Amino acid sequence: MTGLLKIIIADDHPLFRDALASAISGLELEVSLELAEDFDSAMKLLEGGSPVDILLLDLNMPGSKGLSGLSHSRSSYPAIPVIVVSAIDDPAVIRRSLALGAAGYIVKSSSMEDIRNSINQVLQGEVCIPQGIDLSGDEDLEEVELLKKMKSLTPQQHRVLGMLGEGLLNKQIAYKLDVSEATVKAHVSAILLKLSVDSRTQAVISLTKLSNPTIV
Amino acid sequence: MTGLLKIIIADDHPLFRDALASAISGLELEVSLELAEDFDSAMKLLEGGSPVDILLLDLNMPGSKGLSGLSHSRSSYPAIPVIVVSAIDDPAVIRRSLALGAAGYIVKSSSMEDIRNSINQVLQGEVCIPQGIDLSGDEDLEEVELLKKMKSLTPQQHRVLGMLGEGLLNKQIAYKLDVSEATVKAHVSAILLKLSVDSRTQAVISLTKLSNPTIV
DNA sequence: AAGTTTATTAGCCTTTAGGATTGTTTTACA
DNA sequence: TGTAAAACAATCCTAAAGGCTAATAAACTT
Repeated sequence: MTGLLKIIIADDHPLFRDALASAISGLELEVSLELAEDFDSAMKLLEGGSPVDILLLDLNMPGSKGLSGLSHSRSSYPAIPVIVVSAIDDPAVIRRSLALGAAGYIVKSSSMEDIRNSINQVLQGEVCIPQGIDLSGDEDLEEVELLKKMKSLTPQQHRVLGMLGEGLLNKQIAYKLDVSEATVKAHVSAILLKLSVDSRTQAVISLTKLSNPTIV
Repeated sequence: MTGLLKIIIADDHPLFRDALASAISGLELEVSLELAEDFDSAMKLLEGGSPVDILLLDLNMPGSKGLSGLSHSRSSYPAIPVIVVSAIDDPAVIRRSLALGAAGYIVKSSSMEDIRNSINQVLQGEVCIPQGIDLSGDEDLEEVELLKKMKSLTPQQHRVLGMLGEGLLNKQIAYKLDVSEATVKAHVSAILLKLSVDSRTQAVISLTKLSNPTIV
């Protein structure tokens, strides 16, 4: 089991994807690396059957705005540890990520050394958080409620919500998911119900509230 | 002219509104202070006729998401200097604010002393920016384009866009603005055209892109 | 084995959105 | 004061959205 580790990097920025890859190459471990530049590709890699040891997931990629991708990954593959990788160092975002089940968080300003340490931590079952970040702080009740609602979405509903966040029409979502428009409507209705809103626009607003640092 | 200064504080957080007010009281100047806790009230104070020397404008208030309020104020009252007040210290946001014509930017973590200095600077016709913030950095072409589009909106269109950003229906917007739904539709159509999008949801997505730090 | 959740599709209905056009009334500005 | 822009409004039309009910099937749970 300690032989070959499988690590997936999902990041749409080529530069940073490579930086992560080379950081991992620096580990004294045998690693099978797989890269994805959009969320769907990453999910397909997860489906592959063979156990994945770590998914390094960028917060903002095509197909996944904000924390919805993390949420989706966690609900579809709860066994796979996800380390969120992002330029955002807002404690609130980090807290939300951990609340959604992330195994760790790496800010993009980290050094190679820090990144390697973080990955090692997670491989040993620990949770890694960026250094020098104070995670305590006032929990926003409204935010917690919203998180609960998001977590109650089914995987497919997460995907649909993500596409709503891209401004797609039901018809376009149906095409992308290869289902009928009626199905998409059913999903959207379910999403609106679960998020306690009454239009797709409001659902998108909720989504962006979660994925962005709180604006005070 | 150097007698009585008129300063308007627009911030929906009572605590910070008071903090700003007391910071201004600390200036050795005769100041007429007026307070507003939502964007519409602030605009009404501007209409008052008597010249306003400074508007201290919070970035996120009821009735104005992100930079739309600033944009609106600038287009309606180009002569009134606006200092943006926000918790956000992202250089990109500061750059956008200045690009939209802000006379300065104050981060909410500033000391009383810094705030007073900033206000004095603007009163002398200078532009104030937070200390220790590097404003250089890569200009995002897409971002600049979006800014141009936003600036091309008329004041009323700005208001409507802001309400779209709250997830309101045309009917609700019509009620709030006391116009007919047909008029709101006309405004929405004009907004979609100017922003080069084809649904209100996409317009809201564009709006949030501007008001939030770039997610990398 | 029975029940639950999820995903899928369909049809029907109402409301909302949004384009296109035309027109009137303010408002701003030279 | 003439001109232009902006705001407001109405009408007609099509498309999209969303609620509701109902049914089927696979996957998971107990």
